[in-house]
Amino acid sequence: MKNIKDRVTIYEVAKASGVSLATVSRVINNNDNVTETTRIKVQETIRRLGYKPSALARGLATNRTTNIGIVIPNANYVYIANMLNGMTDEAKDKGYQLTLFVTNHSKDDALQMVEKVITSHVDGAIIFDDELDVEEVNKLSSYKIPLVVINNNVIAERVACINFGYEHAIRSVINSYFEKGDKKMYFLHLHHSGRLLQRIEKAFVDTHVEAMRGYGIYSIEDSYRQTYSDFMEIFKSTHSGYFLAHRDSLAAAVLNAAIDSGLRVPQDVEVLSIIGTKYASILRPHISSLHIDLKEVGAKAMQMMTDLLGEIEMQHVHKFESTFVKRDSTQY
Amino acid sequence: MKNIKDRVTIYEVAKASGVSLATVSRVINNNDNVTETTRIKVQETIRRLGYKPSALARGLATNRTTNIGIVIPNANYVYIANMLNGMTDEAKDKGYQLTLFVTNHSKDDALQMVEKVITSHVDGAIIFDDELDVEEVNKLSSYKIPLVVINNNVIAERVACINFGYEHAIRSVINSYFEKGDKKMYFLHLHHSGRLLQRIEKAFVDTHVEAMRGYGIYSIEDSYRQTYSDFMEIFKSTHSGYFLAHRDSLAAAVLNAAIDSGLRVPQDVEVLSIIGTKYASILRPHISSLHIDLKEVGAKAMQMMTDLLGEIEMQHVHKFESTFVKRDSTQY
DNA sequence: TTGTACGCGTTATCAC
DNA sequence: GTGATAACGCGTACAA
Repeated sequence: MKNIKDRVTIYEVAKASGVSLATVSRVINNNDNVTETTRIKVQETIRRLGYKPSALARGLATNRTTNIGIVIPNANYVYIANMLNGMTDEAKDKGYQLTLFVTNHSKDDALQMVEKVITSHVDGAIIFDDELDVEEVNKLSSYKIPLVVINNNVIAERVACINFGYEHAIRSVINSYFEKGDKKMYFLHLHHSGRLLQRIEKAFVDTHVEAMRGYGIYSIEDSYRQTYSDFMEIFKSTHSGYFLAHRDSLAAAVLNAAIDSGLRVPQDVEVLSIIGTKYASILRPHISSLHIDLKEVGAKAMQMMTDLLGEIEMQHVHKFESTFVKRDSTQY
Repeated sequence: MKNIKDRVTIYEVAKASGVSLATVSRVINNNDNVTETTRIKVQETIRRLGYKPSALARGLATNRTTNIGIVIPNANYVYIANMLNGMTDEAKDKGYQLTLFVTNHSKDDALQMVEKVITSHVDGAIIFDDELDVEEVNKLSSYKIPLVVINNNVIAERVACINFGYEHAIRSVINSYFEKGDKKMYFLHLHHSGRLLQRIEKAFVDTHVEAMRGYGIYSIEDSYRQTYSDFMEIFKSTHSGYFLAHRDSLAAAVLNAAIDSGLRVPQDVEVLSIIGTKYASILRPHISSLHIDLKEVGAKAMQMMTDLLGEIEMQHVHKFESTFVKRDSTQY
């Protein structure tokens, strides 16, 4: 079965130090009912042999890995990287590792990842993925896997939720723009962008309908380059507008296209980035955006997860309300 | 030991379908020596019971997890996110999961992560971390863990390397600038930025020394905001210079500070981003940069890893040569 | 084709 | 304080 037998086991340590493996186990786990002399003796041979406990065997015995699954659509977006950053920081403190399950914005992959999360025996999973519906989340939940679900409301045992409050902010931005501004507003629609953006788009449409205003929707590709060239085309005939884009790089595509078409920002063209990151204030002109600190979100998610795992009393729902940060790409 | 006994095991599936667990195991692993009828029967009860094999137990039995450890300093940089993206794509094809080990640019953490990589029983590890020296890498290697080391030359059994060729490009950029340009060049030095940047800085210094030219070094913080305000200060007294920055956001800090100080880019101030990402061509003015596609690097690294694991013949060293992409932040 | 029995490396429950 | 020994869930020779 194993042609290369090399991993030092607790057994060999026991034999080498002349004790039973039970004692070695006690030493490893800092169980205090061990004589100081034998403890030192064992620790010495552990170091000498270079013994490292196997997380696999330990996990099998304790039914706990110190592993938390992270389900994300993609590792590439800046805001997801920010979130991962918050998670890793928090996880490290508590001694957890993160295992990545990437869905690539595909439903099929997402379903497959659900399977993998279950088999992989993680202690819990944090789900930040719009491909996964309540149904799948419930499936995970039915396997008793503690869950923190970001941006999806699920109520179940051992499930905590983090919600993003974008609707309120977007409505208020739009409504207050109605009072002062006069440009037509356009929403940049993205395929496979998930529920969050859909909800925001709905809020955008609803607000316009309620105010009996006209609006526009542009379908764009999830790519800076493509969006930039699309808008270079659009700005040949359209010379003004207020555009709402999913995130900074797409907002920048519109912005750059506008400027390169000789339009003025924000006099002719205004742009709002919905999920703003630090690039919103690095890019010129500075992009107005809705702000939620995703590193904070990641940290909070991980904290809720460890609370869940530690069965600590906690609020099972947390909401991050976004704030509108006016910068130079909008007038108001 | 376990108060909650709920995971469906191969045993229960066996009993429920009236076969032995060996047969169930064969069905799971698509071992073909199983009658079609029993196979179907077993598959049926597997579905009915919602059985999922335990990767833990399987790993213990086969001595293989389908897990690859990724050691990185940080999950937050765009270029690391890009690399992760390439890795996850490639890993998914081959059925591997990624487990993250983040060192936070700290030597202590890095050493701890080495321990964790060993205990965690990953099938292999990809190391993209400058805190880890040859010594630590060799330690990992001594535990027979297949390794792909990025940006660090290690020669050992089951170790593959990916190297970045920045020195050549940087020398050629500098030397050709000596011919045409006249500004003094400054290197933006970062603490804890690792060997890669140190090597590049050395190349920068050496090239100047060889040409008997003067140069400057600025120590900066690893933060856009701080660097921006530092340079707002600097540009009060200094009104020209050619600055080499670690990555896009730091280059942007210099650039924005220059512009906000009323200096012209690239006439007065020139900036080069060493590790360029897509933001180099989103930011305005477009930032000249040295380019290596880090998604490609990630994919290649993962591919080398799977080759290593599959014991496939391969080149154990691969070099990515960076190319200078002139954009608008430099004159030549 | 199918079943038995053992091993994987560790923890935990007993005794002593 | 320490040592057997039975789990943990699965793969796999070997036997049937």
